[in-house]
Amino acid sequence: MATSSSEIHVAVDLTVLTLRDGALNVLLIQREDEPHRGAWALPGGFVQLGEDLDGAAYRVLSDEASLGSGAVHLEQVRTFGTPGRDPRGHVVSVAFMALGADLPDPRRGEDVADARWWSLEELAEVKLAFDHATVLECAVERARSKLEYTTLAATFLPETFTISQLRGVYESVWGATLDAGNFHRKATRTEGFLQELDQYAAPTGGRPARLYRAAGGTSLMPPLLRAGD
Amino acid sequence: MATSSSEIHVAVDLTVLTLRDGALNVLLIQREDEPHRGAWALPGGFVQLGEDLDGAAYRVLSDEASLGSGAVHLEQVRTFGTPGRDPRGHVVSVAFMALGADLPDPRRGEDVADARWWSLEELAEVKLAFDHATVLECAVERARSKLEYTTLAATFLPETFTISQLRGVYESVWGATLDAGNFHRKATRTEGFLQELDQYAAPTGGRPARLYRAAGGTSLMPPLLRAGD
DNA sequence: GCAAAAGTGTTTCCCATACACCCATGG
DNA sequence: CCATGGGTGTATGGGAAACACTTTTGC
Repeated sequence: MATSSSEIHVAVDLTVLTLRDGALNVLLIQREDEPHRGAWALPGGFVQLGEDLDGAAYRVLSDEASLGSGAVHLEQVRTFGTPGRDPRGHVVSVAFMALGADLPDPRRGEDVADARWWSLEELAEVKLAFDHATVLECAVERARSKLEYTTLAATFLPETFTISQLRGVYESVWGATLDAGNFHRKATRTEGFLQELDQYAAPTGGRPARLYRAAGGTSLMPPLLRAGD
Repeated sequence: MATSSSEIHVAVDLTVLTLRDGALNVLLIQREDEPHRGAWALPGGFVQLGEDLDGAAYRVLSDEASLGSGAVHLEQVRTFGTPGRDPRGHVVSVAFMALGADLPDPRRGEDVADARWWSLEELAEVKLAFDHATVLECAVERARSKLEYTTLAATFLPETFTISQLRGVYESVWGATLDAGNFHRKATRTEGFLQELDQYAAPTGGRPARLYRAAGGTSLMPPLLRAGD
């Protein structure tokens, strides 16, 4: 691995987000090696020669977090390259966010002392390695704002889901409460967002909810704006 | 400069945009060296060891385009790193967009055969070097969409400007026509967008227009949405 | 029947649009 | 006086917010 050298190194860092118990959770790994040994950090690693950036991100996801590329939405967020952000030398890191539906507890991967999910509140008390606090904040904000004008919310849910579950995603990610009736109308009327199925979810104490699947669309027009922002 | 090597190299590429004669223009340089010698390309260059990404972008702006950092808004767009995008080896390039007010004709910079502004229409007929067509498209789309929800439009204008000029920016960048009256209301009522001055522009055949200056705000709430999109 | 969740109807209000109209200048 | 662009007023319509109400299940 790179020690302080005369070359710039390229890395990827991943902010893996999922919903657990109605709260946004992020996957952190505990570093086994220096620098920042023992500290919690975003999963990441160096890009190999000839490797695609997305490819490197998927590899890290698999190696360090034991997550397959199956149901994960991967997207570039920003690139961080301030000299000094990594004590080993000049490391330029491409930050990704990865969103997935109810992702499993990670198994410990390579060069990783421990790995687990953290809710964003718990995270307030932890000091992350490198500049990962900034990277994470940037990714979370990107995820929050992308829910407004894209159909990304569905990536936090299983293949088929109810409108309530979808509303739950927005409420969890934005930390707000939305009117169930209005949300239902808006979600179902928005072209290209949802595909109605002829199936119903098992009732949870009330009338069974119709199931939907994500339709092909990616952009939400008109957007679902967060209130008082 | 880097020949095919066993290391990944990091570069920046700049999409410099300005308005000229009511049309969005982009700055291209004609390459003096291989690869793609003679082809038109976005200004760009390798990041030096210990150099900040923004710093590298400003350096390229100054070296290749003879543009100072004065009235230019610089912002990261995306990072391109597919192996093979540069025949010299594995080059990861951080794409920036730079927006400026009525930027001057560039003087030829280092390692540059020629440099000039191109309107986006002219550009349709040119084949750009590397993957710069993709990079440029990505930056232009980012600029277009950022006008909707940020106060970025003012960076295309001088220090003080009239509402009509501001409307002109939107019309040029979006290629649409906006209602003058409604635009005036919306722009002046939006909190944090404009600061009203007690000065008036020289009349251009009608009532003199009041001058405004960009206020501190960065985000536009509510956004100025492009129509039928 | 009652509670709970799903889904629809209804009212109200805001805001974007369209466009008429007045204002201030040069010729 | 007219032409031109700046700026305001006003009627209209569509959609968001608030909330009442109906539907469909389990207990």
